[in-house]
Order: sequence, then C-alpha cells, then structure tokens
Amino acid sequence: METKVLILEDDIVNAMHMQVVLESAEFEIIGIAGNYIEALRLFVNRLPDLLVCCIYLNNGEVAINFIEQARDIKKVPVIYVSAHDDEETLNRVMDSSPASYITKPFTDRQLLVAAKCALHKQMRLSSCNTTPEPTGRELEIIRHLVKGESSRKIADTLCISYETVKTHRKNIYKKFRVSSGYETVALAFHNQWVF
Amino acid sequence: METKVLILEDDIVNAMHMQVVLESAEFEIIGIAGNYIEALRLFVNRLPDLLVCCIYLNNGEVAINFIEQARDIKKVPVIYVSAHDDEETLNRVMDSSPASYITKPFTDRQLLVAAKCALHKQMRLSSCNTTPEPTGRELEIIRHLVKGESSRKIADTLCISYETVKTHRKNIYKKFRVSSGYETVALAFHNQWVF
DNA sequence: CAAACAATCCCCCATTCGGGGGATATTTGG
DNA sequence: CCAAATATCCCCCGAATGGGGGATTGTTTG
Repeated sequence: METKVLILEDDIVNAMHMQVVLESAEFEIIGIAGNYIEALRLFVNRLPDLLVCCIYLNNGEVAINFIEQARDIKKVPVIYVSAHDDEETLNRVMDSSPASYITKPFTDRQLLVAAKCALHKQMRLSSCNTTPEPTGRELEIIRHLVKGESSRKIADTLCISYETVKTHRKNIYKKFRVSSGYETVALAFHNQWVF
Repeated sequence: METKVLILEDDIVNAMHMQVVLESAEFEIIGIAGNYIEALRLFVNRLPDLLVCCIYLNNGEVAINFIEQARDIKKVPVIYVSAHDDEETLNRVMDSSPASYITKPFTDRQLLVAAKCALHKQMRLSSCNTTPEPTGRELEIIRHLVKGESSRKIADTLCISYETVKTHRKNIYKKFRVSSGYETVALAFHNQWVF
C-alpha cells in the first residue's frame, strides 16, 4: 500500500517538483495545498500518512498552527521544508517535534531520505552544515574509489605512492567518521561529491 | 565559467524542474523555449554550450529539425529528453548523434549525469532497460554493503553462512559486470536501489 | 516435466584493506 | 611570521576481499 502524502506549499513549482520526486518512489500525493484552510480540508478528507510542510507561506501563515490542529485529528510524521537555514527557525520547529527538516534548495535524494526517515520515525536534519569538506586530493581519491579502483591502481594513475593513497584514505575515514571504503562511497553520493 | 544551457521543452513544470536541477550544479540556464522558433531565437542570441531538448513537442514540432539548423550556427552537445522509451524513437535520434538520451520520468541524478557526460562528449543512454534487477536476497546484501558492513557481519545479521554471502556477492559482480564492492555501492545509488 | 532460477554452503589462495605506528615538505591562512 | 592544514612517503600485521573452483536444495515457470 502506498504512503499517502499531503503537501502544504504555495510555491507551485517546488510543490510539483516534490510531487514528481515522491511519486517516483512509491508515494501517493493526495493533494497540494497552498494555504492553511485548504490543507485542513484535504487533511480531514483524505487522512494522509505523511505531511510535507513549507514552514512559512507567502500569505504570512505559519505551518505550525495547521500542524497542531491536524495532530488532533490524526498523528502523522511531518517533513518541514524551510527556505531559511538558521538556528532560530530550527529551534522553533523542533518544539513541534517534526520527523524531518530540510532546507531549500534540497536535492531529490534529500527529500526522499527525509521521507523514508519520517516513516521510520527517525529524526533527520538537513541543515546548519557541520559536515567537513574533503580536500582536493581527498576528493580525487574518493572519485576513483567510487569507480572501484584499488589503492594500488589509484596510486599508479595519480603517480603517487601506494602508501600515500592509504594515508589519504585513513584521513578520510577519520575526518568523516566512517571505517570503510564502502561507507565512503555511500557518503560521496549522499553529499553529492560524485554523480 | 558556467556552462550555458538552452532548454527546449513545452511542459513548463518539467522545464522548470530541469532548470532548478541544472542550476544547482553550476549550469546557467540562458532560456527555456516552448517551440522551434523561440528556441532558434534564443540560440542565435545567447549561443549556449549545451542543449536539452524534448524530442516531441505538443504542437507537433519535432526537435530534430531545430537541432539541425542550430548545428549550422554552433556545434553543441545535445541531451534528448523523451517521454517514450522505445527503440524506434531511440534509433531516430541516434541518427542525429546526440550526446545523451534520457526518458521521462528521470531523476535529478540521471539529468546531471547526462549533462556531465554530454560535456565530456561521452555518449550516454538512459533507456531501453537492459539492466538486470537484483534478487531479493541480493538487494538485501547490497543494502548492508552500502552501510559498510563486512561479509562476515552481514552473514551474522542475516543468519546465514559467510560463504553464502560471498557467493551472493560474486553473483552480483557477474550479473552487473562490476568487480568490487565499491562499484556495487556506486551502482546501487545510480539505480536508486538505496537512498 | 525439465530447465532455469534462487538461495544455501564449502575450499583455496593471492591481493587488498583497516588500523596502528611514524616522518618530512609545501601551502596557506590568521 | 608561524602554526595549521595539506600532501607526500614508510613499516607492520591480522582481517577481509576477489576470483577460481565446486555442490545441494527448493521454487518458478515455460
């Protein structure tokens, strides 16, 4: 059974973008609302399993009011979408215990990960960047790693010592708190260091 | 210097979606055209470095005519976007030597990969599915692999023998023509088996 | 029904990896 | 100007991988 999703977002382009992305991953969009009243009407009629809410609407409405009313009808996980990646907004929505929080602009992947996490009731934040960046050389090695090249081969193609490549890998593991090449490759995709 | 892109697509939602995606990856959209004439006007005025073209427009126009005229002015790589994933359409556009070919619905990743490949003059097809699917058990193992778990650990959590996990991995390598866990993880992300 | 597929398990062996030590030179930023 | 960051190189060792052989059970499906 598909997960029913209600989107509260007045930017129609962004809303339709989200619709396309979510529909490509077994989600059923039961409606797109541009304001509070419309959202509540759709909510009571269709009883969605997941809410995707823009925090601030252009007409001045704030999603939190709607969320609180909706909660009285049916408890559902919420993904908050924000255009502002600041701590104040973050703290504000945290009080209403969302399931996910992503900031614009976000990638398809970020939205999908947020949605999946929301359904599994795992909190997920995609904001207030604390992730370090790989250095130029590190990124180069990560890209080769993604292609499945061994440290020996990477060393040959980059014309550096095998030991140097190993050192870079060890540094990457420490910096990003992973412990294998596999996790590094996964990380590279999540952070869009590679395509 | 950013790569200048011209989009020929009359579905405005899809066009804006592509704009958002491409702009998030160092591409500059110099214009969106909904028809042949408009596209040619934008082309001669702005001389883009890359074309993204819907093959069939709703008004009955076919992009190939436009492409051939544009080619006389400036040679640029072309990404063809098609709603039909059939061999006939594919053969038809192949004759005009596109740089990439993707079918709707496509993911952000597919579009970006196509764009990057186009710029590097590497042909890329995202159609006529020839990619085999992993079996249930194989997919399960792939997901654990992405998390960085070793074959031994996977065996423990799935309560099967270490040798069995190795066999599954070997089968995966053969089936998808890869030769390492790293490539498998990369493949899993490309094919959206994981998020 | 026979053949293909899926999932399970076993052995061998060379190569690679992960993690633990170091060291030195160059670039860069405050 | 000097400390921090970056990039380079070296050794050791136990564990894991990749690639090559097999084999046995069910299940699906043409």
